[in-house]
Amino acid sequence: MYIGEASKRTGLSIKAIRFYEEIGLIQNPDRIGKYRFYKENDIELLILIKEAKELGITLSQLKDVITYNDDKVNWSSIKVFLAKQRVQLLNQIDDINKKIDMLNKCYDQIHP
Amino acid sequence: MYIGEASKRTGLSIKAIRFYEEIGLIQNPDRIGKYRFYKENDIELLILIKEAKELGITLSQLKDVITYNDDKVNWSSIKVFLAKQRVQLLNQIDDINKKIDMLNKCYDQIHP
DNA sequence: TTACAGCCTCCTCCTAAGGGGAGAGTCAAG
DNA sequence: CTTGACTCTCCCCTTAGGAGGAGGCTGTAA
Repeated sequence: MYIGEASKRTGLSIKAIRFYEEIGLIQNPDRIGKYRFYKENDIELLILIKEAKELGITLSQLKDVITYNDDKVNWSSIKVFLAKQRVQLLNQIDDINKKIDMLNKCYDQIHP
Repeated sequence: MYIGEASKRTGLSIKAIRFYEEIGLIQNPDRIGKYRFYKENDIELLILIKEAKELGITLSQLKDVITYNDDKVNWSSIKVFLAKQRVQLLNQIDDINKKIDMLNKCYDQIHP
């Protein structure tokens, strides 16, 4: 499928998909004539990228973790990364709890 | 005191202090000659801004919440805001918990 | 053949929160 | 008088993740 359909299938904008290619996050797709042509494999990866973004994972983190063997995505290293990411999220909860403490102190210092 | 001392007193950079003035977050300080001159009031506000930033509050949020009566900072509206912000942080914890759920689902969908 | 949707590349712009540095003025001390 | 430490304004640059649009091909359906 061409990029317009890929965009609809994944919910990513056309601009975003081209951007991911530009920064090397996805491999250069095949071309039919001058048009980018995407296959199911490509769509799967784009959907993963979209979901990861919603989890707050940055593109540069993804770039480190999306690797290829013979042009095929190495999904197992992505699984490992997701497990680490879970720990990260738990740490973020701790950080927020610390902020709540700070905020309460800050609140009490303002006394008018 | 001049801006260099204000910077040391607050822990904010000189650039940051001038920037806050530029965006209207703080009022234009008095000048002695061409030099900005800060008083204790100004320092108090700058310290609040610094602490708020550490809590993840953005400058534009602060801009909405820092108001003046006769050139004096309206601290009570800041207190109200901090109370709301506490709720925000609690919501963020919920959001992160949702992300953890999403991440777990995502993890399970990758099965190699 | 022609209309028109879709695609191409390239360029500029945006937010957030300043940082770096140029070039110039100023102030006090030696 | 000069030196050194401060300060001033002005302008460009940064990261992240694209958005918007210009100008120009391409492909296909009537």
